[in-house]
Amino acid sequence: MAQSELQGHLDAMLLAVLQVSPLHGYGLVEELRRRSNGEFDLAEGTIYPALHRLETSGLLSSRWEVVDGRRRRVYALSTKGREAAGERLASWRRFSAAIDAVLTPTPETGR
Amino acid sequence: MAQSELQGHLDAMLLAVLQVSPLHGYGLVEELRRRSNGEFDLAEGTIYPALHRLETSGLLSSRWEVVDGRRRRVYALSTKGREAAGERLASWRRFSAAIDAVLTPTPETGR
DNA sequence: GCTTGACACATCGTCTGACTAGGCATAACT
DNA sequence: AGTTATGCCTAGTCAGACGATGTGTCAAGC
Repeated sequence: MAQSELQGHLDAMLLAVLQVSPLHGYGLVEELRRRSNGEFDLAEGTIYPALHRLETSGLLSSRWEVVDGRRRRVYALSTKGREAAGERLASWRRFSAAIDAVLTPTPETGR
Repeated sequence: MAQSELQGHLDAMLLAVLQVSPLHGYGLVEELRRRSNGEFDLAEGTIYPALHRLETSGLLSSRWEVVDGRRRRVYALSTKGREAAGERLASWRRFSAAIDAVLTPTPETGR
């Protein structure tokens, strides 16, 4: 599957989900699938690099947990990440409004 | 400037603008800027390859025009392009609704 | 005891596509 | 003559999503 166009907005979504509570990678995949009603079913090769990226840039911090002999890396927003989450949301709103404006011809202004 | 995240939706926008009437590359850049209230100010290295791509895949057709000694390549939607425009719009609606759903935590539905 | 499938993480390589940075040419204004 | 606006083009770079693949644990079924 995969529609290959999360494009740049994956970070915003990860930050948004983690705003509620810390979560591990696999859990994030499931939560994104749930919230998007199945639209986003991320491959693992998508999610883990994204999380590493966000941690490297200081927006997330992680710690290992062990549950039933299985290890998990649980990610949480840093202070910087909390700010970034807000910015990314605003950025998405602006972006999507602009696309909507282009796709929906404005009737006014002559013609 | 460029915010580097048109990401996959440029085709949809080009097709949408051309749905109104045929236009040339430079005109498309201006029209996108106008409709998006300045949000999208595309570089030429973005627009022309995109147009070539769309023409190669049969969604657009083009012809040369000469206005005041300046040549323009005017693009128009093909039949296939008209269908594609509808599909891309639907696809955008689905995509943006899904992102919105993820970014805006749904209170209901368990948990 | 072995296999299968869900859970859980990781990395490498590929491909797409936006963008940078150049180049070319004409017309109008200064 | 230089600059600005119009107009097109291509080669190269880079980010990022994705497929494939590998590791390991645990529970259930054969």
